[in-house]
Amino acid sequence: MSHLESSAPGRRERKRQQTLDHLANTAWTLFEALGFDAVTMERIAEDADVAKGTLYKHFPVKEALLRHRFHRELADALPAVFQEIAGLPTVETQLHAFLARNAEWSEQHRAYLLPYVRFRLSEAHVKAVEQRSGLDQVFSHLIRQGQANGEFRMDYAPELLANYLQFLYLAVLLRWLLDEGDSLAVEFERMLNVFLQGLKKPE
Amino acid sequence: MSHLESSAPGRRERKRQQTLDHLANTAWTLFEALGFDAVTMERIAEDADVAKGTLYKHFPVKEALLRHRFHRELADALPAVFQEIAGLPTVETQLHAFLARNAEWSEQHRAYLLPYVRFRLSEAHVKAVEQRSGLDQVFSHLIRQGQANGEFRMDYAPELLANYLQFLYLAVLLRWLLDEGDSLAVEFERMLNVFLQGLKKPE
DNA sequence: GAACATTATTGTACGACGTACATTTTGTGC
DNA sequence: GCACAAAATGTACGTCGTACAATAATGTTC
Repeated sequence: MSHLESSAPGRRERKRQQTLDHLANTAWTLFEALGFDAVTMERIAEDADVAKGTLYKHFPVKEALLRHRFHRELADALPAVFQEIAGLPTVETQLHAFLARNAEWSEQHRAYLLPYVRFRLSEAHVKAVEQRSGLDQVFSHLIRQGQANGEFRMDYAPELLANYLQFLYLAVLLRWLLDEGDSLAVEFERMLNVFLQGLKKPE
Repeated sequence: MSHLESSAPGRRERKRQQTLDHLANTAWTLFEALGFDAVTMERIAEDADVAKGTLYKHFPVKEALLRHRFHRELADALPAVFQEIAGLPTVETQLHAFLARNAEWSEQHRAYLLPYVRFRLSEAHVKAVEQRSGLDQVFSHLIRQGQANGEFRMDYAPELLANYLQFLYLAVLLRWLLDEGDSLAVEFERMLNVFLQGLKKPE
């Protein structure tokens, strides 16, 4: 029994991942065809040809199927984005660039974001690292870098500041989803501006 | 038919308010006795001696019963709080004092805040003024005052800034509800500090 | 590789929760 | 008072998620 799960996934774990992907893909197809709300868990199970209980075991709620897909998308896209912003001179500009990319992505997934965001807020009680949103980790990383740089104030933990930024991000996103005023990218700029005025060291 | 509903409430509206209070009070008693989660809508209706459909008509979800009570509490407490903080010299200190008061209140209602906050986030799509949280309006008011004062930057609308502050408030509150680290008041101080460094004009 | 232990999947049946609707009661305007 | 509108009642129903016992698949030990 190896304690390094990554080195010995075993067939069971492989099949699990396979089933997860299969379920999420089946669900996604249905979402795109019928709209998120119109799709029922029973229908997903039926189309995926598994028992209802099996689907519920892997994905206790419909939104978890979205998470599975989005996390995979994020994991696939992140390296390229990081490479893209790595060349920028300051963490401030990196944050702006990152949010600009995020705005594009959000516009493409607009239809799913409202239920998804609510779901993520509802499961905030899960503190497990792998459950933390990708955003949280990206923000933590960049802010820590900015602190090491001397760009940002050092008197707060980067995790705390990242948490603040994440909720400011949510504020903007929800406003955009509901009111649909200016472009999301512009709203992110505004928010970052306000946040950074406090985050940046006074010179 | 008067178009001023406040001038001609009518018996119907009076009874409605009466029923609302009765339902919310009955529910509150049950919540305190059995815990929020353990109380069912059916039980509330039964104890209040109304049909299930009637309860659902006034309060589509259980959390709405909390909102009714909390809004009333807020409305009752606000005047005193405003009077208390009015004497403070700057809006910055007023914000600190207000959040300190809010921290006390939150600690007393801790058990209900998690479901309540989630509920409020879920109904964010309701843009009606009377639905906007009391906090939102308090923050707007204070920030507008701070802008008029010359304390705060003027390049953003107070409503937008209040929205940011509200989500930072939520960030702190949720962290406290889930992780239970330092005292809520301290966490509010920290958050306000970060927010104000950006909100305050550089001198 | 054979027997045992563990975990996952199936299918069904059940219970809780919210909704719909026809009926009755209550309030409003003439 | 009467006629109309609106709200409350109670029941019946449909949906959704869960529980459970039986079965299948995987992992482990010798």
